[in-house]
Amino acid sequence: MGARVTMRDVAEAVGMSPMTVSRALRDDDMVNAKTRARVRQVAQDLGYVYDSTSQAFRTQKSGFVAVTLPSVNNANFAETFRALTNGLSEAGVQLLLGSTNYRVEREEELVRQLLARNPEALVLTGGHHTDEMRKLVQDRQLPVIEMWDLPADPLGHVVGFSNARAMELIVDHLVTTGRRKLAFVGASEGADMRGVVRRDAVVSAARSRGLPEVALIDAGPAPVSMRHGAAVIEAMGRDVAKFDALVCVSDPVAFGCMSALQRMGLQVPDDVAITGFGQFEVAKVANPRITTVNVNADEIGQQVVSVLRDIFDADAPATVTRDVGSALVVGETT
Amino acid sequence: MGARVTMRDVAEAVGMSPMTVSRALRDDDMVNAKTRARVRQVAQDLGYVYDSTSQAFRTQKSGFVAVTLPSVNNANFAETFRALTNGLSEAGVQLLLGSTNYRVEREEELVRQLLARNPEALVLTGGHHTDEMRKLVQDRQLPVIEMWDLPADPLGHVVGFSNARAMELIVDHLVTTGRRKLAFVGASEGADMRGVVRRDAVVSAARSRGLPEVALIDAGPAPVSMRHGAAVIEAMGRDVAKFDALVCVSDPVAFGCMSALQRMGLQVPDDVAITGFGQFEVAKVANPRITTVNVNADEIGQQVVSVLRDIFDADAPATVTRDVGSALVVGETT
DNA sequence: TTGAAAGCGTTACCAC
DNA sequence: GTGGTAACGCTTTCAA
Repeated sequence: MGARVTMRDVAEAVGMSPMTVSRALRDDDMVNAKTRARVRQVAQDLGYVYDSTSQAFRTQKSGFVAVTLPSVNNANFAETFRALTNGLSEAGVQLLLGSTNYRVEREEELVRQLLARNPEALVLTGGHHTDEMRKLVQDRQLPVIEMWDLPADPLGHVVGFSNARAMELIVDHLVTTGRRKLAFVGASEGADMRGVVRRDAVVSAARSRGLPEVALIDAGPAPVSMRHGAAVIEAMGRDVAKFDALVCVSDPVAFGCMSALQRMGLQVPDDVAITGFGQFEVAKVANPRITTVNVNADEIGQQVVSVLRDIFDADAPATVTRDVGSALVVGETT
Repeated sequence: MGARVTMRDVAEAVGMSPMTVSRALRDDDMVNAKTRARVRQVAQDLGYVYDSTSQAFRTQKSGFVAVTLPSVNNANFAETFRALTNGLSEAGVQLLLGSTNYRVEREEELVRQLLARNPEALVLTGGHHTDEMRKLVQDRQLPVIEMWDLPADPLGHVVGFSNARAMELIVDHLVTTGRRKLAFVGASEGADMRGVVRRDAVVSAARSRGLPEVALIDAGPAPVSMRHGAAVIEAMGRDVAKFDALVCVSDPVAFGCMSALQRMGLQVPDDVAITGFGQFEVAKVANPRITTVNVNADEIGQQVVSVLRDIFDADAPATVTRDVGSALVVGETT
C-alpha cells in the first residue's frame, strides 16, 4: 500500500527528467530510441500506471463524450449506444452514459453531472429540454448533437428523423388498406415527447385524410412496453373490436396489444389491424409479423460517430442536420 | 465566451475566498447560511459548473465505478445496469460502462481502458476471464465484484446465482410434466459462457435423471435472440416434433422457437413443450406464456450497490458472496 | 466563520 | 535530445 508510482519515480530510477519520461511513454520521436526503451522497461518494472486523471486535468481534455438516453432498457436506444461505443472506442474516446427516464428535469440534472466531467461533446436523445439545460450547454463552447428527432430549434448538430412523417406513413398505409376507425395506443400525456409527437401526428394525419377522430388509448405513464399494451387491451375487453386498427407507439406495445386480442379470440388483422413503431426484433418474429416503421437505430449511431469525427478533426464545423429517414415495413398485421 | 468559470471567478464575484466558495457549494455547515445561499446564487448566475476532474485529481478519488456487460442490448443486463445507475447516482458515483460482446479477449482490452480512468471499483459480468485480465486486476488494490454467476474461483466479491441450478429446476419440471426427449437450443460453442454452463447443466441433469441424451440445436454464434431461435427451428422443419421439449438458453430464443413452431402449425405445448430463461417481458406476454426462470436482474443490481456501499464505507471488508437465487416460473408452454 | 498556502501528476512552453 | 518551470482547479491543512 505504498504511495503510487509516478513519472517522477520512474525519472529518478532512469536518471532523467520527468519530462523525458512523459515523452518516452508517449513514444515521442523527439526522444532517443534507446532512452524510450529503457524508460518503458523501468516503468514496467516499477509497476508504473499512467494516470489519465492527471492528464485530463492538465490538458483540459477528458477523452469523454457524454450521452443521454431516455432508457437503456429499450432495444433501439441500446442499439444506437452500441454503434456509438463501437465507433468511438477506436478513437480512444470513452462514453459517459446517463439515462433520463424520459424526464426533462432528470435530463437537466444529469447533464449537469456529466458536464462536470468535462466531456468533449454532448449527445442528447431528442429535442425537448428545460430552459436551464439549454443555457447550461449554450454557455459552453461544447459541441452538442441531438439525435432521434428533428428539433425545430436545435442546440447544435442533429441526427434523426421525423417522427411525425413516420406516423403519416402508417396512417396512409392503413387508409390504403381500407381502415378508417383508428385508435392510438401510447403513454399518458407528458414524459415521452417522441411518443407525444407520434400521437399528435396520427391524430392530425387522420383528420387531414378525412377519417373519424382518432381514439386515444392510455397505456399508463411512460415508458410503456409489452405488458402495458396487453393490460390496457385486456381491460377494454371485446369493445376494442369497434376499432379498425390499433396504431401503437412502439412495437413492444403493439405486440402486447396483439397478444391480448388473440387471447380474447379476436383475429389480427381480420378483426383489428395493428401497427407498431421502431422495427424491434419482436415485430419480425411475432406471429403474425407486425407492420412497423424502420428507424435505423444503428445508422443513427453511426452518423453521430461520423459527425463527432468531423467535429474532432476540424475544430468547429458548421452545424449539420442529418435526416436518416424512416421506412414503412409492411407485415401481416395490416 | 472565453475561459471557463472557476471557483475563483465565483469567489471574486461574491467577494470571498475560493475556499469559502468550495465549502459553500458543498453545503458545509461551517459556512454561514447566508453566505452559502449567496454563493449558490452567484454560481448559478455565472453559469458555474463544478469540475469533477479537478476534484478527482486533488482528492485522488475518481468517483467512477467501472462496469462490464456482455451486451447492453439485453433487457436483463440493461435492468441490472439501471439498478446500478439508480443506486449509485445518489452517492455521486458515475458508472463507466463497457460491453464485451460476449468475448473474454474483448473484456481484457476493455478493462485495460477502464482501469486507466482509476475507477474505485470494478463490476464484471460473469466469472470467466483471461489470465492476463486476472493479473491486471489483482495487481491493483481494486475492489472487484463479479455478478450474474457464482464463479468457482472468484476475483473478489460475488453477487449472482447458479446457472446450473436454475437449469436443473427446468429439467425437473419437464420430467415431472412427463417430458423425456429434450433438445437444448443455444449458441454455438464458445463465447457466451453462461450459455455454455446452462447447456452443460441441462445435459448432465438429464443424464442423472435417466433421460435420453439431450440433443443440441445450434442457433449460431452468440448472442442469439428471437430471430436465431426462429430461424433454426424453421430450418429443421417438422422434424422438430420428434422432441418432447425445447429447452432454450433464453426467453427471446424460446419465443423465436415457439413462433416458428406455430407457423408450421405445431401446437405448444401439446406437440412440443418450450422453456426459456431470464423472465424477459416477452415470456409473460407471449401467447402461450413461456415457462421460464426468474433471475432477479434488478436485485442483482441492488445487491451490487449494497456491496459497493459497504466497500466504500468500511475500507476493505472481507469478500462476500451473495446468492440471489432463481425460481421456476411455470407458464403455459409446458 | 473565513482565508492563505501548498500540492495532487501531468504536460505546454521555452531554454539549452 | 533533454530539462526546468509553471500551471491546470480543486481541497487539505493550518492559521487567524
